[in-house]
Amino acid sequence: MEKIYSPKDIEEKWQKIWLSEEYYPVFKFKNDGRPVFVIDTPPPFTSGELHMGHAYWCILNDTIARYKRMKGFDVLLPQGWDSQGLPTELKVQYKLGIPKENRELFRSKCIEWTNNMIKSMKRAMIRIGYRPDWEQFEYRTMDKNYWKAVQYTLLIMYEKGLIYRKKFPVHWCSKCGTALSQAEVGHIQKRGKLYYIKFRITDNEFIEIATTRPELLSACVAIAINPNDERYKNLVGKEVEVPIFGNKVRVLEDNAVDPNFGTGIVMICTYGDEQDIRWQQRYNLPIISVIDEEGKIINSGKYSGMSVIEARKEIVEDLRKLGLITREEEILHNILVHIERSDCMTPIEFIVKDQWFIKSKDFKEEIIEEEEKMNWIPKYMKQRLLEWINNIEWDWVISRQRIFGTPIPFWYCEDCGFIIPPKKEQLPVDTIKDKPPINSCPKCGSNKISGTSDVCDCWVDSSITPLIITRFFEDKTFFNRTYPVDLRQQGHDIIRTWLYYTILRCKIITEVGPFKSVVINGHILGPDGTRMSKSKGNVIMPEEGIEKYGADALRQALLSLTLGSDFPFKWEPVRHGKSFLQKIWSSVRFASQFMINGEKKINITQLNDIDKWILAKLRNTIAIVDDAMEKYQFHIAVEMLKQFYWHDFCDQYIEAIKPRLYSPISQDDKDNVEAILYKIIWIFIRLLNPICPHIAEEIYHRLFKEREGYISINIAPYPSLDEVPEVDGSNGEKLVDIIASLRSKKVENRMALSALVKKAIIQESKEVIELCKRNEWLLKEVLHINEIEYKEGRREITLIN
RNA sequence: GGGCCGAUGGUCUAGCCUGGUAGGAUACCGCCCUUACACGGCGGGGGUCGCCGGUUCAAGUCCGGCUCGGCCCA
Repeated sequence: MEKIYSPKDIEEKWQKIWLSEEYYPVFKFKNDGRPVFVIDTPPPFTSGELHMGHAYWCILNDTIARYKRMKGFDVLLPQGWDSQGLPTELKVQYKLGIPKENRELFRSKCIEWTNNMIKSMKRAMIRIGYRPDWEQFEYRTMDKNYWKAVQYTLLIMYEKGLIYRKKFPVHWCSKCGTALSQAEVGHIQKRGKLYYIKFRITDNEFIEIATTRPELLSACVAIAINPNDERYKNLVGKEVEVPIFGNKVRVLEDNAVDPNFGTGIVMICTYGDEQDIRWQQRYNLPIISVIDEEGKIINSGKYSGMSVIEARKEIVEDLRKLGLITREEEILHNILVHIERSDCMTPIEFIVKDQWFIKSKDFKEEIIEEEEKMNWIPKYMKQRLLEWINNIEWDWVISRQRIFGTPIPFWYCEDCGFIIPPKKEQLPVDTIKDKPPINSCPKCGSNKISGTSDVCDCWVDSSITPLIITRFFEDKTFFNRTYPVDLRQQGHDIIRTWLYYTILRCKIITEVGPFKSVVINGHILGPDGTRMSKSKGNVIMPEEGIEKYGADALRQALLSLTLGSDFPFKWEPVRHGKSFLQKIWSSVRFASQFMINGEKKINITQLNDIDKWILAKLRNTIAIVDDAMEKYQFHIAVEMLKQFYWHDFCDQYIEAIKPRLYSPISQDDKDNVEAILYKIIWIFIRLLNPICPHIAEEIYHRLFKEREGYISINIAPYPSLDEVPEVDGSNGEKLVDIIASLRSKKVENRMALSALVKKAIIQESKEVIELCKRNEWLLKEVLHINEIEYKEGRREITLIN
């Protein structure tokens, strides 16, 4: 064996072999009757880059899968790609310069782009040792058969009366010309002006409202105050006149009004922000649209046609002339902008459009029931879903005004709004070019049937992954064997989206919740403790370190984190992980010269105190590591393995047996030591395999395969307690303690550990002295001592040169 | 504004559920290239466990309040 362990060469070799046809059965979901273990893995968005967060969950899933395989389960580890979304459209539109007008060309370019992104992400996934069942269970949400599945679930929901269409405000980016989901918008702090504007009650009575958006004056549909605000009690129910435009609006009271902001009186416009939407719905207020898709003012007299900014300037100027502005204040406020996966940063407007909905509000009780049934790891994460479900205010808007997405599979009657579904056999459909199954509306007889160019929100695609991987749509027998899936693994940031929507969809469609357990992992933050982002320049990509330290080192480091908590990423623990790999390698290199042809069976009657000690430790290690793995407490498993192997086995045991190997007392004793070495290393690399599969596989093939016979360590059984004799290690523990004290004493006396000691005086209890006498040969050999003298009393050690 | 998490030697963190002399990693310092490994070994210094109060014989751990940081949501 080479002196230096080179992770790069060895890891890349195994990654290639694991993907070969010969090794495929090791990782294949065979459906051969063994107990199954199914993991629903996150389909990452196909950005083309595999960041540390992706790497983290790949490692988690891969580790769980390798562990469960060794435990005898038929493991189904799928991997999908969330491939349809705005960022791709923007890339194709601007980087490739493909116009959106030609939908077919645009889509095909998006697909081409996405396939390239998948290629590079997949390469990076493989490079961290991730080995899902690509052959049978790789899926892409842009594939036609995936479309078919998504559309079929919508058809089922339509048949249950859960799909409807109505006008609704959407987050709109006027620069990108598209609707956005909530996930794509965010607040940023910006300087702005707060204007205090007078509204007339009677000829000489006015109230003052404060607003940052005077350009929405023409869309003002009500005025609101806080019910506990004594100043304005008398206003409730009165009508006031909107300046310039002259329409009369009511005064409402609502708890959401902040009495301390501005004057404590707020104007409700359709729509300035999300709160306006809430108020409009709650009080059934009229809707006045004043901004169009290009960000221009409409329905506002002479201001129509101006941009938002121009209109604001003009209206403020006109209000000033009328003497209706009493104050202007500089403030810092949060404004909603297009922020996610793009550098657009354009302020969001709310634009009213026909949208498609799923009636999701009706299912609160059922989702809560499912959430209670699931095993949450860690437990407290449950709270986040519960909180979200209880706060849901409106139904799920599933339509997006985009191109690269799964088409909404319904037609509608232009005259009465009746929804016309496709026939199941027609799927997948694109209603903008495919013909509806009927020519006239069954409700009103109109023949104006229209398709829709709208596509589905990407969460509509990704919230059926448990149904895709269990083949709900194709194979009922397979489905019944694999659903509900055993485990969903995901980050805590998408509990409210991916997890919630998936439980909702799967529960409605199959009437059974999709998950038995859910493992929630935290975020990997930048080294400065804040979220990694390109603009902050604190992004760390996994490849940088894998080249240097190895995937096994990265896996160790990430698995030593507490599941669920966020962590600043640092390379130090990874470097430390590499040192452990080198330690393992060197120790195996040492052991290999002895155990390669040596005895395999331990003779229990010939064990000395130190042997018993290490075997007892080994037994304990198996129990703790197995239990930790079972409970997804990987940090405990990593810690325990390191403690046992590095400090107990290498530092103490190997040092203690060297004399018995180099100058044996008897052949039997040497055989026995070799058998113990074999046992410990063989068990250890199997315990290690789920965490560091490359080095484990390499050592297995070099030293164990010939005798153990498995094609890969991944199909060897996970170590069990029966493999290690149950012996009392307590005497050995005391002996190890004495050896450590003798070593310390040598160091204290500034002696090299290899230096000869003429005489050692050990003062100890009678019992320990007996133990030392029994093992005197060992003490002398390990510490290079000529003569040992004993005294009864409190522990004290003296060395004489 | 709400929810959740965190606050322990210079830095990172375990311990908290089930109170009883605060453990590890890293960095630093010292000694040592011991017939596997300097990508190593042995040892050392360094902490009033965020703040205030309560329960208790005893609180890092339980209870209440506060401050600061992070993530998510509004």
